[in-house]
Amino acid sequence: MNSMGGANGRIPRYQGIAEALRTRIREGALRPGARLDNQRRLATSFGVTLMTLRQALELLEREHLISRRHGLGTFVAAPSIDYDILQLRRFAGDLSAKGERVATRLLGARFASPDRRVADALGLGLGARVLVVERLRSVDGHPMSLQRSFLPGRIGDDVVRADLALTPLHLVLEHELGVVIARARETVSAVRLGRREARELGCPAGAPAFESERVSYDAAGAPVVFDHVFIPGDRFRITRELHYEGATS
Amino acid sequence: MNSMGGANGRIPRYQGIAEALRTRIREGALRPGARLDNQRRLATSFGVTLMTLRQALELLEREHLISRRHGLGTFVAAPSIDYDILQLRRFAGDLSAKGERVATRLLGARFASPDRRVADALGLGLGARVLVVERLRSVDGHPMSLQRSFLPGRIGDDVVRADLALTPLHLVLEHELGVVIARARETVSAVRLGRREARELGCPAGAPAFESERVSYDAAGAPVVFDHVFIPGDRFRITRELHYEGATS
DNA sequence: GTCCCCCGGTGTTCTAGAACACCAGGGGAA
DNA sequence: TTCCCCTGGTGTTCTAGAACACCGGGGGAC
Repeated sequence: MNSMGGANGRIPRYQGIAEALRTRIREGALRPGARLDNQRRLATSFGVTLMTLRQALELLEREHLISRRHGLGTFVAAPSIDYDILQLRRFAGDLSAKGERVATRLLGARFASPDRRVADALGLGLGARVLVVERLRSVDGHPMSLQRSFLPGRIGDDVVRADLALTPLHLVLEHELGVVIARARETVSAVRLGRREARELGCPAGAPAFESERVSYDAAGAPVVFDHVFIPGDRFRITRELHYEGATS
Repeated sequence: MNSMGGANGRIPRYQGIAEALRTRIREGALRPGARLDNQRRLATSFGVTLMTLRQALELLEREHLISRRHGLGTFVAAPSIDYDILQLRRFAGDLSAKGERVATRLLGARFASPDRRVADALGLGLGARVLVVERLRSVDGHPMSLQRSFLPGRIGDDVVRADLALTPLHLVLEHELGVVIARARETVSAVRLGRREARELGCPAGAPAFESERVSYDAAGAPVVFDHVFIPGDRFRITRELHYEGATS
C-alpha cells in the first residue's frame, strides 16, 4: 500500500487520473465553468496524495481543460474556437528560403490505415489504404520540423517507386505523376508535442509547438496530400515584413 | 529547517533555483548541449529536496532552456532560431473579418518606461517615456487576444487625448494625427502565457499561446507602434485557403 | 451606513524518503 | 565473434504530512 502506485499497470497513476477527469469533462459530467472538487477531496477520492493529484491537474491545465485559481478553486475551462484570419502560405515544409543549411531526412514511408482526421481530409473511408511519408527537416543540424504526409493509396503506389530520400515529394508528384497542387487549406495551432514527436525532434515531450495541418488539392479539386507538421515553438519563429495600403491595428 | 522553504523571501524557492540556472545558461557557464549535474546532486547543492528541484527544472523545460531525458540526463537546449517564411498579415488585432461579435475592451492606457525589447523596437532609450495601451478583444464573449500597444511619448501625448475606449487605435493615428502605417515587421511564436496575461485572458497560467510582436513604421520609416499580442492556443486556430501557381512541398 | 479585519476554504510550496523505469555500455555465454 | 543480460547511473512517480499564500465574504468597529 506504500510507494509507487504505478505498479498496477504501466502508465503513471497521475496520467490515469487525468484521463478520468478528461472523460468527465468530455462527457459533460463537468460543464465549462463548473468548479471541481477541491484538490484534497479529489486526491482522497482517487486514493492518491495531494502531490500526485496535482500532477494530474497540471496535465489538464496544459491542455486547457481546466483552470486553477489560487484561493478560488479549479474550474473547467471554456471550449475552443476556430478562426480564419490569416494569409498563411507555405508554412508546412519548404524552409529553404534563407540560405541556411537545410537537410531533409526520410524517416520512413509505409502504407497504413488512416485515422479519422486523415480519412476525412482525404475523403476516404477508415478502411482505406494511405501512404505515410515521414520526414524530418533540419536546419544547421538542428531538427526543425517533423512532417508526416498522407497520400491516398492510388497516388501512394506511384510515389513509393520514386526515391523519396533524394527527390522532394512535390517534385515527385509534379514530374512523375503530373499532379499539380492548385489549392490547399491549412490550419495552424499552438499545441504541445507528444512523446513520439518530441523524441524525433529532440526536444522534451510536452513542449509547445506550431502544428500545421494542410490538405492540398489538385486542379480538379481532388485531395492529394494531407500534411501534418510539427515545429517546436522554441526554435522557430515566424517573422514577416508587411506592406500596407490600408489600416492597421 | 523543515517545511516551507519559501519563508526567506517572497518568491518560491524553486523559482529562485530556476533563475539561478537560467543565469548560468545565459552567462555561458553552461553551454548548449552540456549535461547538468544529476538531479539529486543539484538538489543537494541548492539545499532542497529532489521534488523541489524538479519543479525548477520543469520551469526551465517549459522555457526550452533545458531538455530532460529519462535515463540519460538533463541537458542545456540548443538556442532558438528565427525564420522568415510566411506571408503573415494583420495577425495582431483585427479579428473582425468574420462577422462574429467582436468586442474590444480598453484595460488601460498609461505612460511608463519601456523595457529593453520595446525600447529597441521603437528606437528609444531605456529612460524614455512610452504610452502603453492595453486592450482585450473578445469574440462571442470569450476573451480572445490581449494586446499591448506601445507608442513613443511624442505620439502618445496626442493619442491619450482621444477616446480610446471608443475609437480604434489605428483610426486615432490616422485621423487625429495623420500617421499612416506603411510598413510593419511581425514576429509570431508559440509560447506559454505568463500569470498576468493568463489572468486577463481567463485561462490558466502557463497555457500555450501565439505571441505576436509587431513594429509598425510610418511612411518616413519611423517606428510608430510596437504591438505585443497574446492569443491562447486552445481557443484559436489559424486556418486559411491557399492558392498556388508554383510548387508545394 | 461604511470600512476594515479576520476567518474558513482553496490552491501552492516544500520535506524526506522509497521504489520504479529507462538507457548505455561492459562482461559473460553461446 | 556475436548476442544477451545485467549493472550502474539518471530521470520519474509516489507517499504522508506540514506550513504558507491567496481570495471572498461576514462580522465587528467606527
